[in-house]
Amino acid sequence: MRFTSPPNRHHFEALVWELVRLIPPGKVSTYGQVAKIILAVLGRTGGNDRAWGARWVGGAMAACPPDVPWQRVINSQGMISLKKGPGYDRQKDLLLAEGVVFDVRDRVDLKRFAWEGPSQEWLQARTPTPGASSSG
DNA sequence: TCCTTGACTCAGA
DNA sequence: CTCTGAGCCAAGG
Repeated sequence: MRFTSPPNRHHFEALVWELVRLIPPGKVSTYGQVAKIILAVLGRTGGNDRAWGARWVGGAMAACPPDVPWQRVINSQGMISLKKGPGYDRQKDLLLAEGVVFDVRDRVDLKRFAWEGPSQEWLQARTPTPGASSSG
């Protein structure tokens, strides 16, 4: 199930998976964070796109290949967005195995475990804009 | 065909 | 901080 369809669904999902693969063990990112980055790469930095993009990321995660560390993507509140059940426990267990700590409210401290994001090189390599100017 | 259900986030009280 | 509402599309019974 997925809400709406991103501008370039295949490209979008491919970028999402590629980006998520960059998240190191013990770190987590959020749907909004991933969405923001991907949308920026796609040239869509609109307001609603961010919120909707998050759902698109969720949709992409729902169909991600096995080599994607989907567990490292959680919601903006630092909580597992999956419904309580095997999937939820699975994600939590995977994150716990990586050293991610959960609060008594099952929340992850994003201040501590949030992924800083991809390298500038990665972004520049994906961004269609030439970005001629360069600064130290 | 109609109704319910989804891997979300921001803003207001 | 916690709870609630809006945004808007597609699949299944």
